[in-house]
Amino acid sequence: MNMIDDSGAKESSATRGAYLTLRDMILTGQLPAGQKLKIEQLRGILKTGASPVREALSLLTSDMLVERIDQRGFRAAPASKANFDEILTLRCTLEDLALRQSIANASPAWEERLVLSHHHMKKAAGRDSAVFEEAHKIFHMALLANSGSPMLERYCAQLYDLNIRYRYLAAASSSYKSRDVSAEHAVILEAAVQRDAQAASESLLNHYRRTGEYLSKILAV
Amino acid sequence: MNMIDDSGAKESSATRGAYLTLRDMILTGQLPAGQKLKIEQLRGILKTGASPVREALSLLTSDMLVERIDQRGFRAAPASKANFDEILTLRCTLEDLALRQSIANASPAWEERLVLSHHHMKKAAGRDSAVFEEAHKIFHMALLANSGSPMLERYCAQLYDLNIRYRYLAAASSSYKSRDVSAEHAVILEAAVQRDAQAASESLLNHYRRTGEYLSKILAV
DNA sequence: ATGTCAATAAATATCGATATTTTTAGGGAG
DNA sequence: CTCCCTAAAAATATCGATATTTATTGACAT
Repeated sequence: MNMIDDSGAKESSATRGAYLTLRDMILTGQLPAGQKLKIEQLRGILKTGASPVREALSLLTSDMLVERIDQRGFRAAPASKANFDEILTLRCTLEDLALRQSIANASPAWEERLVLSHHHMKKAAGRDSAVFEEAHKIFHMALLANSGSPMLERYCAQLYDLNIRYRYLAAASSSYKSRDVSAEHAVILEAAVQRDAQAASESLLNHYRRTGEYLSKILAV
Repeated sequence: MNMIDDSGAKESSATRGAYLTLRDMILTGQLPAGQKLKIEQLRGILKTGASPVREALSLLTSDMLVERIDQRGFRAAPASKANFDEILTLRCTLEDLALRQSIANASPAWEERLVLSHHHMKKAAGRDSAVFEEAHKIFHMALLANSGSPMLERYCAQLYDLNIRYRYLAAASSSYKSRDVSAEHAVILEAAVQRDAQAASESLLNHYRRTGEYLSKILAV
């Protein structure tokens, strides 16, 4: 096999590649909310056939990042303040549930993964924003990863991603990260490790709501 | 336009048709949980090309009715008692939330739709099981339809469908409907119309949990 | 027997071309 | 000037064929 090393990850399939790229482009706003997503246009960007593109778009429908209008193609899911508020509310409800269950089932392995993911996130703090985003998500998902409820975790991950998009939307119009987010993370971690479900949930939800307020102001019409 | 009336619904697209058919086949157990779903095989059943089939399967992934294993095809989502319990728990949490919000936003239009859907369900009681199922779902979704939270409603609808599959699974091994489900529905409706959120939610959740217990016994290993 | 490896068979994933549908644009008629 | 209908253009949806990948089988060595 004399193939050039394909930069780390093996490109499992064209569909998967298209899925990941499109997802990233929507989350970061490169493909703006509400925009029509034409197959030919995307074919050009992704350099692949129509089938993988269509399939990737169909998959993104699951994540509520793409809307499919029968016989009329696809479009990036629209964004609105109402939608943002809805995501925040749902996130608070579901993550509260998942976090409490995770703590109830607490195990050394979970605790260790949690500490490690927090450590990695801290190390990634100064770095490239994309690297930090990745680590940030892993930390937050690690908090919930012990709930014993895969579907619940899936919903939380979905909502987390949807929220990212609004963060990028807000970042475009203002300087994010004025707050000491890092301290808030430490408090959440500590409470989780202490297995104090009430404190952990409170600090997690405040973490989200504070960011929520901030974004709300910017998104306000 | 001299086209033969295509039996009520216009077949919007091959993909949509495949989606609906496959969904029904999975929910009713014609395609058993865990079964490998081969493209060629489904092409035969659905009488369409590979692209619509693949796209329909990708869409069903959103609904957690199909699993996609990259480079290795699709399979009907597996069923298990743990999965059933998870669905029940999530349903209780989310429908409780949605119902309370619906009642909080109560409007005459919503109330009327609710009463009507209940009426239709009662009329469909003796009929073909598929007809009743349809009406039953419409009634339950009507309860939640005023929550003002489309995503929440979507999750509830998804979970509702996932639950149907277990009902069919149980029905195969025993006679369902020994209970007076109809009375329970009437109680829920009455509480909702009275805008008594607490009573409505309690009776709804009991309705689910009672069915849940029943199914649990049957599914128990 | 058992495990490994190569050859074959089967199934998935992808491409390129075509049919269908929707959108756009233009040209009278009222 | 506006509305409606038709023709052309654009985009979507679908098909059939092919390339890739995974699963299966059987021979051979341990």
